[in-house]
This record gives sequence, C-alpha cells and structure tokens, in this order.
Amino acid sequence: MTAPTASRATISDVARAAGVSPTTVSHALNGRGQVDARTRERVEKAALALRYRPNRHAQRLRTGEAHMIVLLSSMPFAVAAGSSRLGFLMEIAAVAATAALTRGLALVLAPPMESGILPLDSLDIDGALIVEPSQRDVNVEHMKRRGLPVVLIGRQPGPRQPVPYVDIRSAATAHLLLGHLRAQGARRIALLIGSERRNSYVETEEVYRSIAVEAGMEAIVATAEEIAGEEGGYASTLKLLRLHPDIDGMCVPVDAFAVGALRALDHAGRRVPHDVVVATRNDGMRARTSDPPLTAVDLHLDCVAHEAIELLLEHLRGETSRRHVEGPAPELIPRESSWRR
Amino acid sequence: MTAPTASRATISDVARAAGVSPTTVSHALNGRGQVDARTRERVEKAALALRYRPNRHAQRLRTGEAHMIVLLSSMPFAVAAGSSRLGFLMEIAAVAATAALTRGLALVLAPPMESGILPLDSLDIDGALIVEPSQRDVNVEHMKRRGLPVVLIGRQPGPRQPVPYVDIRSAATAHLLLGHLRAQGARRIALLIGSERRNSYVETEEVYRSIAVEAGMEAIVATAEEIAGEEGGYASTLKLLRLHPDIDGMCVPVDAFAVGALRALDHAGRRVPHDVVVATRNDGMRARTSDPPLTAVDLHLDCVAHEAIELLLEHLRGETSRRHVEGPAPELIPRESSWRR
DNA sequence: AGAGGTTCCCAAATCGATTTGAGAAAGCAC
DNA sequence: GTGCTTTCTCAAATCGATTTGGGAACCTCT
Repeated sequence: MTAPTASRATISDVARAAGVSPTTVSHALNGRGQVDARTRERVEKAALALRYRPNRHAQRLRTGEAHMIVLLSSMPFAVAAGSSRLGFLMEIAAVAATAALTRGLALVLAPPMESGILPLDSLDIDGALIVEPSQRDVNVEHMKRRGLPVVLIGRQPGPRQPVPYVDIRSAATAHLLLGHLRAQGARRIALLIGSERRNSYVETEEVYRSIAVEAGMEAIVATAEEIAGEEGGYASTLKLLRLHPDIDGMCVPVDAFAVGALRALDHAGRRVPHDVVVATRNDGMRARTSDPPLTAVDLHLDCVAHEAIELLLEHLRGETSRRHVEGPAPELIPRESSWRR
Repeated sequence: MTAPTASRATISDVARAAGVSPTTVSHALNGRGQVDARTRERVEKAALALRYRPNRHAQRLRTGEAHMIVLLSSMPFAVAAGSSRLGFLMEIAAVAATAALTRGLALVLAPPMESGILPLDSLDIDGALIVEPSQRDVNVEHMKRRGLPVVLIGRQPGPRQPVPYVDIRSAATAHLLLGHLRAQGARRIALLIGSERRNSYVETEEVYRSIAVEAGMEAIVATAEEIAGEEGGYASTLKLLRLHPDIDGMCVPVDAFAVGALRALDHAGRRVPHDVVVATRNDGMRARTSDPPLTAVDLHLDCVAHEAIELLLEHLRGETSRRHVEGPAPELIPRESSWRR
C-alpha cells in the first residue's frame, strides 16, 4: 500500500510489487546485466502501475552527471539586456535549448545580469556554452576553474587558445560585406565597430585593413562603446561624417550601431543608399525592419547553435579530438540600404 | 592528501581538515545548530583552502528540491519558433531567467518543439512557468499530473480554474487600444485576432463587442491562424477589405498579423493612418520597426515576468494563498500608424 | 555537591538510485 | 555424479550531503 499522490514510488516499491530486488529493477529498466525476459516484463508492468519515475537527484548523485548545461552571454548587461535587445543571444538560446532537450540535456539561461557576476557556483551543470566571449572573459575563467567543458560560439580573441569553439566566420562575413559594398560602387568605405576586444571586431578590422591596402583605399575605422547601443552608433557616425565627409559606404557589424548610423546619415542629409551604402552583420529583426532595411548577413545561427550543442556533447562524452568547428558559411542578404540601382 | 583536481573535496574532507565531524561542517557552513565561533572559522578556512563546493546532487537528494524551474510556451512551433519570431516568449525568458537566478533558481528554457511533446518527464524541476496557455493545454495537464506548482503568464481561458496566474490584462489592453482608435476618429473598427482559443483573444473580443454595441458600431471580427504568421494577417486583411471596404480602423493584437495587415492595407491602396488607423498589442521590435511604426501597448513584460517568478516562489514555499496577480497596467504607446491629428 | 540548563559536537540514519561481488539454479559434457 | 559454464538474482556498498537524537562538558543556582 503506497500513498496515493503524497510521495512518489521508489525503486524499492517497484521491486516489492514485482517480487524482485531493487537491483533487478534497476537492471531491467536500464537494460543492464542479465534479466530474464519474463522478469523484465513483470518489472516493467509494476513500474507502469505505480507510475514509477526514477528520482533524478539520486541517479545523478550516483552517476555524477547533471544533464544540464548553461548558456552564458558575455555581453555587458546594458547592451544585451532589456526588451527586444537580446536578438542575437536569444536566437541561439531558442535553438540550443531545443537541440539540447532532444538529447536529454536541459539548457539553463543565464542572461547578462545587472549586479555583475551571477551565482554560477550554485548551478550544477555539466558544461557551458558561451556566446562571443571577450579576451579575458570572466565566465570562461570561471568554467575553466571548475574544470567544466566549455564550447564558445565565436572564438576567443587572443593567441591560439585551447577553448573549443564554433567559428562564426567573421572574416568571411567581412569579406562578403566589404566585397558587396565595393561591388555597389563604394570607394571610400568606413568601418564602425565596437571598442571592446571581441574576435568578430578584430577579424573584421583585419580584413578591412587588408582590403583597404589592396584597393588603395584610406582605412577609416571608428569605434563605439557597446554599452551605448544605437546612440553610440549615431554619435560615432556623426563624428565620422565630420572628419570624413566624403565617405560613400559604411560597414557596421553591430546592428544596433547600424540603426544609429542610419539615423545619423539621415540627419546629416546623406541619402541611403544613394549617397552612402550601408551594411551590417546579423540579419535579425533590426536589420530587416529598419528604414531603409539593412543589407545583412545570415549567420545561420540556428545551425551554429546546433553545432555548438553537438560539440559540447562530444566533449562531455570525453571525445575531445574536435577542438573547433568551421560553422556554416555566412550568406549575404542584400537589402535597400545598399541597393544602388 | 587529496587529489589536486581529479575529484572535488567532500564535506568529509573538510571535516577531516578542520578536525571536526561532517555534521559540524554542515552546521557551520549552513548556519544551522550551535557552533562555536572559533570552530566555525576553522571550518570556513578549511572549506576555502580545499575549494569545497557542496555537491548539489547530494544536497538535492536529501532535501528533495531541484532549484530549477522550466519556462514553457504553448504557442505552436510554427508561430513562436524560428529566428526573430520569439519576441514575446524571449522577453519573458530573459527577465524570468535573471529573476530566478538571483533567487537561486535555474530557469530551463523549453521552446516549442517540432516533434510535439518534449521530454518533460526527464526534467527534474520544482515547478513551471507557462506562457499564454490555451484552453486545454498539454503542458498544463502534464504539470498537474506530476503535481508540480505552475504559474501561468496570462490566465487560462475557460471556467474559473484553479491554476495560479499573472494576469496580462487583456481587457484593459483592449480598452486602451479601442479607446485610442476611436479617439483618433475611427468609426468603423475591425478586429483581427487568432483563431485559437487563448484568453487574450477571448477577452479582447468581449471588450470589442461590448464597445461596438455601446457605440452603435457594426462588429467586424476576422481571424487568422497563428501558424500562418504575417501572411495570415495579410490574407485576412485583404479578405476583410473586400467584405468591408469602408473600415477606418483595425485592432490587431498579434503583432505578426498587424505587420501583415499593414502590407495588405498598402497593397489595397489604403493609407495608414490617413484612411485606416491600426494598433497592435505587444510593443516588441516588430511594432517599433514596422512601416509605419505601430501604435502598441507596453505590457511591461519584465514586470510580469518578475511577478510570475515571485508567485511561483510562493507556491514552491507552500504559500498558496495568492491564486493570481493583477499584473502591471498596460500602457499605450501611440505611434504613426494611428496618429491622425 | 547535586539538580537543571546551555552550549558544542558527533555517530548514525537517511534520501533513492547504481554498481559490485557473490551465490543459487540450471544446463552441459564427461 | 562430478566439474564447469552460463544465466539469473540479490545483499550490501556507494555517491555526498542533511537531520536526528543524544552525549559530554561547562555553568548556575540552590
């Protein structure tokens, strides 16, 4: 006689009901060891009748696995948080959560938090996914200290480091954007990036400078603070236009900056795309619905998220041979902000 | 001598190092029982030296708490999922995750999944947050069966039911929107809602019909399938314009539908807001960046998410007195789609 | 000095699963 | 019948914490 709903059936209850030992129940239900087919059936029937669901805490205490990973963003709170501003992170979150769940992993969301460091210690996780970490990322450090496997989405800037990552191919993206702007006839293209040290900025700037040299174009690189968001892009662009009134193209990887740049260009009387062509990176809601719509790049974040989960799973299993994954090829989405004809 | 990194220090290791029993370590570190100040200090020092972090699985096996909740969306995959379409859910997710984390709860994200039911069983959670459930929501049923506390964001349609919820005040929102449209001079306002049975639709339609009667206005209610997204709003609006060419206002709570409606109006040669004023509900990225920008309502989802977490926490603690929370007052954000002046 | 309280600490039980090591039963070859 | 596998089952140990129920030492008051 077990309590009806008060407390769940345990493995011992099932064992008693089936007239076997807990060991046999465990073996029968998990397909381990040798169990007579008829016995197995009896156990399964008893488990079903008692609505037996194994206690995950007990299982995990024994096995040491948490079946849980965390998705961390390294962007400062002011940039990434707030309604509607989470685009990038949240696109990854949605897909990664789904991918993880189908593989029996729960994904815990850890958005950037105001107070700074979040209570990561109290999280019992098997590993972490970290989005676009900066050079000496606190979250990466934390996970390393705990000895937990980490997979980065977007590599960490700095010297060759050992943290596995899925490449979001910032160099290829930069080539796409700059090639496109030049193909549209732009001859004096400025670059506007964030002032923080993220790999996507670094790679983009490298590509930009090499193309500038190659094409005999003056390199004009402006920066804005991520924390300033659209306003930052706006202000930087105004300043840029004062210093270089004759630019005819802008490559602005951060979509928030790009929207600010559009406003600044409009304010300065430059028509987009007629006088200045503009392109940004992430093809999110912002790029698609700005005025005019921004030429952007589809980073295939859903695919990236899948690959990241896959890679993390490998490392969780102890297969550490793959240190990084190429990531899907970025794809240009031309829109009015750079359509000249 | 403990292994350096191979395996973590346990409470017994700390006890040995501090020359006390595991019981005392537990008491000292958790502030339970009576422990001499000097002993406590010794224990704390030992714990620090050994980098002791309690094994969460063991703790949870003992206490039975998971310190984990899940955020479930009941919207069908095709509507809610996919890049950039997760606005509503994700705004809540970000805030709820943060609020939960600061209170020692991890929030697991369970976005709508293609294959239908997700492996909820294997999730060890203390409770669930469910966003805008439909009348007989599978997720709600599941949680009830498991006997887990649930808090809804947006009440469940149907007769007075016992599931606790945070009201997102759809009636008040409807009054705001319709009152505003009428104040802008609209005299023949159509309502376009989803064809599914969600409380927000039901309440909005009720308010709409009562206002229509009151104002001696013909009630024109069109529906679209959530699954059809923007296209659904577009198609429904075209049909609506054929049947009622003389409408001069549209109330379209679902932002995706509203964007489709704008396209349809433009296509049919109606100028917005000159010929037809339009307003939608959620003031997300879509409303703000559509052309023209849509008058919308700030639902204060961050506040809603906070309240939902708060309410769920109460129920987790066993304080079940509060069955529902009013939710913040919605606030009209007038934009060009309804500015006639 | 003895009764009655505090204060401080600990041994052992407990949570519910998995895993180990071993024993009983059955089958088979000689 | 004896020896040797193979098949099936189980008792007990284990994971690492918390909690229970005392026990020892030390005060305080008569």
